[in-house]
Amino acid sequence: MITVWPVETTNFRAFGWVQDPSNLRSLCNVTAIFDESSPMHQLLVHSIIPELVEKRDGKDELIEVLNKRPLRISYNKLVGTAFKPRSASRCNGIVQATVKGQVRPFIGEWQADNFVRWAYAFHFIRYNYEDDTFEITEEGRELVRARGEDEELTKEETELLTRAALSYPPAVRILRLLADEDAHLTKFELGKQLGFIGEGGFTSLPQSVLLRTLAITKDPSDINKMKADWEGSSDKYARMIAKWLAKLGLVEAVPKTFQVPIQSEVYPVTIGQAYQITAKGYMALNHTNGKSSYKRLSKNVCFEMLATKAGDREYLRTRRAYLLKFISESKQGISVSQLVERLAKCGLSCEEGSIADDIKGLINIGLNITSKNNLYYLEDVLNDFLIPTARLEGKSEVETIKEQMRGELTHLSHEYLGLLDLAYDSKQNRLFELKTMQLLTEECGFEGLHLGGSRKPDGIVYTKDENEQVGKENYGIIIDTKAYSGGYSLPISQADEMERYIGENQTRDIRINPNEWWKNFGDGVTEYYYLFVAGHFKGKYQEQIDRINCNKNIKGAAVSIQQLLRIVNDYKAGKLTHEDMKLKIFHY
DNA sequence: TCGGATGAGCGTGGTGATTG
DNA sequence: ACAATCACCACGCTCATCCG
Repeated sequence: MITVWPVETTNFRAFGWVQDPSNLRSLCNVTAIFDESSPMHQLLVHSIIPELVEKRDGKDELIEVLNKRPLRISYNKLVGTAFKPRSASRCNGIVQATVKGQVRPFIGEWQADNFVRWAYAFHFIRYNYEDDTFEITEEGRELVRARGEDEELTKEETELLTRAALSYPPAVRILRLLADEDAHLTKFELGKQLGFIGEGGFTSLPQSVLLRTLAITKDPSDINKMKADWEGSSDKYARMIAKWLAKLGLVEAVPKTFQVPIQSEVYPVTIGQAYQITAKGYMALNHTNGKSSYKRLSKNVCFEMLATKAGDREYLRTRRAYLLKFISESKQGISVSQLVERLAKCGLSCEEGSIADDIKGLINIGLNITSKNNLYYLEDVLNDFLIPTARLEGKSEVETIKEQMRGELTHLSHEYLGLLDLAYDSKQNRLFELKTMQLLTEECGFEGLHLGGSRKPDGIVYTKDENEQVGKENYGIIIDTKAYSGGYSLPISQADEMERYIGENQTRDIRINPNEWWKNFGDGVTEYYYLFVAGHFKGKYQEQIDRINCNKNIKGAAVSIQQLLRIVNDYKAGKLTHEDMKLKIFHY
């Protein structure tokens, strides 16, 4: 039963997705905080907190809440706060004190937040909207009681943790993906199918582009860095969930090697974080699907997991929660148009395309939604959750643009709508580069590469063969992507940089740039262009473009991500050829 | 690599200053 | 004198890579 619940707060937290922790023993310990009879609780009250937390950081208050009955602990007391710089952090939260960190005897506030999320996602603790507190659930008490003498998990703990994992839809999602015949998937392959893909908070690196970048990178330390560091949030969620499942014996980590063809050579590239399901995993999955003689497990969903990042978070969460409510209540199935109608009655107007994408998203978070004759059915049993109704402001500009683009992108996967978020987030410039290159190479028939590294453009693409067949020249484009929050004005320094790349490509002298990035253009390419891609352009960008054109006798353009998406869509729809695109973009 | 660790963007709410 | 508004800033929340 999904209940609509009026609450005072307008400030909702992010629950349901867990980034950092993977130690199951620590999860048990965090749960034990909430059980006054547990050894962990006693230890916290009598030794850990008195020793670890200073008076000025709230030692007495933390002990006081632990001694209160009934035991309900507020988020603040559990998680504490961060210090600046973080290396000077002192312990000021109960969960911080409960887990040992890598460099300190306690963990940071962000890690503490994640442990709380984890315990909540597994339904070992419950959340009270009225006062922002948590308390233990019956499952939580069971888990605490199952504790054995030493650190190792007891059989009973493992069983309870497995049951909890199988009630957590994202974990089921990972298992389902791995349960396909012969599936052997990397964190990227899992990540791009997990959560509300293409939306802020659910980023995934395009593996195909990454593999090619890895293949052409020579320096081993660069390679290690890329392998260890380059991952999006969804990739990381997938990695962590797979890790939990591996520790529970449902999944096994097996590195996966790809043969990556570039021009005429093939390079082997291995991704270490890849997974396969085990026999035990298959059995567990049947358990959740209700196929076996076991009773089917019901799923824990919460309002907060339906969108995580700022922006239209509350709007999206509310829309998706209602969708889930309506589908779950329609045993005989419900159509998209009926859903639109029912949402409208709740004051949530939106297009049918958004509903279809939301349903895909709900499937991607691990819910078993099926469709037959254009009617949707929920095959899962959901545990109760609340839809807190507070402010219901309208959609923001970006969401409105996305909605409009959904209608326009008839031939292109809507996962690329995520580029609209990325284009305005400077923190994610690398993902914006990779994703843009993926758009051009995988969706738009160009050959090409993301280059990356210093003294190279962000990427290059070029045409091959196709143009020869119709008697046209092959052409190449030097690409520079710019993610800026308020639009991009193309400052002189950046224009100069592009001019330098154009010059390097014209002279092609190893003495001028020893990395010879231009070699990545194919052999038959005879004319060159350059392109800036950003969310949108502002200021005197056109003057800079004209200046480069004039200085280097070459044509270039600045194209917004919206325009680019439309162009790629038209290409896929067969309305534009590469030759048409060239004329449209560069000859205006 | 693993299992956190870190700096940062963004929003919010408090504070004192400024305005009507 | 006084309430309303504003500019500023510290702080909390939440990433998205980073890293010992």
